[in-house]
Amino acid sequence: MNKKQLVVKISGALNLSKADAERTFDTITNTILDALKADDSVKIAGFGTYKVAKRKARVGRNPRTGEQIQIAASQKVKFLPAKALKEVFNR
Amino acid sequence: MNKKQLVVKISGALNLSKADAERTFDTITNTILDALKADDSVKIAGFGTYKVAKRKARVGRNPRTGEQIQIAASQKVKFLPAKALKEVFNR
DNA sequence: TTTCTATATGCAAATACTGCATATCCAATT
DNA sequence: AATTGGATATGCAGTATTTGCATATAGAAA
Repeated sequence: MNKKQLVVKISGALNLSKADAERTFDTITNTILDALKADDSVKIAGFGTYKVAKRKARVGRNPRTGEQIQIAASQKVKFLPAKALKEVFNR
Repeated sequence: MNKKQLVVKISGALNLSKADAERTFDTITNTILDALKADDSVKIAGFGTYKVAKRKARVGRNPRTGEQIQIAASQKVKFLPAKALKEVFNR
């Protein structure tokens, strides 16, 4: 399912126009993003937690050439599913 | 930031009541969940992809006793940040 | 108040990560 | 509706990182 299809579903479920549904969805993702940018985590009970994980610099390898390369430290958004979400997929 | 605070922000940004904002948010997460339950992935351009990852059974360990235990195969919801999302946190 | 979640622990195995080319897939514009 | 530019998936090798177990506690959320 892509964003377009998701927006159609939301628009149906909430009785909104597609444009409004998309605007709503974007507002929510942007709100989450803003919090993450501010180095805050976003905890959604029953769904999961978004947080920014810091990765240290390390030595990697180009699998094509076998050559060692230096990989810079980076940050990545992580999503940790809540207990309830895990259970949905494991019973 | 927790769900309550997120709902307040959404309600402000979209000029909705808190109850409506929460209902909207829940509808969206449920829509995503339904797709995942149907073993579909959910791709949000510019944000990321939710998918269900299957994990194999393996041998684990009770950290308290050191005893080996068998861990069953399981499934987990994974979120893969989109390129744009990664760049936000690495520049 | 009562339920949910994070944290901490040791350790084996699974998985992620890297560059890059190709193939596929989307989104937006015409 | 079709085209196209951009984004993403895949595969690869080897190492680094994560995962997940049991369980109690602390802290936060409903």
